[in-house]
Amino acid sequence: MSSKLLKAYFLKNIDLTPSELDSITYYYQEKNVAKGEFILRRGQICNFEGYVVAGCFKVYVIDEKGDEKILYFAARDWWVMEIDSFANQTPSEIYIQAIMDSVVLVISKRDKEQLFLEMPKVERLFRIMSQKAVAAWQKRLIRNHTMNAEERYKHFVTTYPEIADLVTNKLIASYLGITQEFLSMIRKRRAEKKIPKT
Amino acid sequence: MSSKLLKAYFLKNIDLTPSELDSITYYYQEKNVAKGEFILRRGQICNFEGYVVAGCFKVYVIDEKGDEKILYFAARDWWVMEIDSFANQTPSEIYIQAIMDSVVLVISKRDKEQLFLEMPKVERLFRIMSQKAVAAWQKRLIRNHTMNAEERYKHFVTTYPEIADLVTNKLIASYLGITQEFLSMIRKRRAEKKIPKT
DNA sequence: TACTGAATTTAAACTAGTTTAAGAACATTG
DNA sequence: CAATGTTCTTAAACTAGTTTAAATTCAGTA
Repeated sequence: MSSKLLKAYFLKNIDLTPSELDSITYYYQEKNVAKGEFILRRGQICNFEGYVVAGCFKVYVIDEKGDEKILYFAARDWWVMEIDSFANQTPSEIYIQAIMDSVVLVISKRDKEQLFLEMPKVERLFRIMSQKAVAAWQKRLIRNHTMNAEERYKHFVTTYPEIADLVTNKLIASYLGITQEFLSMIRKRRAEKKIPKT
Repeated sequence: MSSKLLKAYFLKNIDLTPSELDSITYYYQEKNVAKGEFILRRGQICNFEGYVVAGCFKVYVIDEKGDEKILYFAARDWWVMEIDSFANQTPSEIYIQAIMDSVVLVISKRDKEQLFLEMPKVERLFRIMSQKAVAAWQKRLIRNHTMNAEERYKHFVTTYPEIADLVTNKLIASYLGITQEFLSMIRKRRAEKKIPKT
């Protein structure tokens, strides 16, 4: 069952009995998403919160020039949603698209509210998860402000090796906030350094 | 009483009776902080969560070169803390320093946990607040990835005019991720544009 | 296997933003 | 009010990263 992974995730954040875990994951529905399919587009209201079980999504915006800017990748064991749109039912600024065949467990806004009513303890779980997300975004900004492109690339491939293997360099460049051409130069430089004497 | 502002803040996020509000704000203690004083330094564990009533703080890291990089300013009606350090009792990466005489309402970790036990409803309040913070950090990253320095400056002064008035250009430059010299050029350019014919 | 389109690389010309250095304008304090 | 330190500005030389364009490699498909 794919909810096993989700249960393990929840247990990392808060103590729950097996039956509590069952009650919670009961609200989540498995959804298969084919490569290239969008689960959210700009302007839509995000009515789901998703936990990725398999595959990978790209979460991005499109700027005035028409270029896509990747906010993050959501692979196995990551969450995908537009938090502001989901919480406040406002139109989404972002797109979420599967970059390969994927599986997500989703919960609707209505069901999540129902879940909070049924099990107040879950409110704590999501408070803790949100706090962690805040800390993670803050650290991301610090990296952007203190590291240059090569250092950011190094950090990315060492911190998220599985994701780095899954996605193209073009997408990694977008995530890092640089062009794919410049990333290509960085990779060349690094490859040359690594191979010592010929 | 300075808790009036805090109560108004809470009411924006969740419905609470006057007596519930009293019970919550009862846990917060007023603290005066003189200009230049640190309420958190790198390496310390952040044992408070603070709500700014007056004055302004800078929240920043220091990079290897010794330059300070400002994450954000916390003026009246903002929160100051190192969320990761507070939640997980890990050493802080950041500094928090008053840039003018300030007043904060602070709650300790122990008291906050006590408050959650006493009033489970508060857990919801802080879940919602954290979610908003996630959305805000996400939008900040989008701006950094899609706007150039001049656009970011414009956004800053129009979105936070009170803060822009309070802090020096040097600090604004650090917040925007540029040098003060370049900000000076941007300001000159804008001033020239604004004043039409001579 | 050949074809097509996308990802990747390379390289040259370019630009947004940095660095360095120095002077001018402000504050703060003895 | 003179002195000292800090912020702000200016400008020239510089560099990290972009743009443009073309060649190369790769992957999917007829």
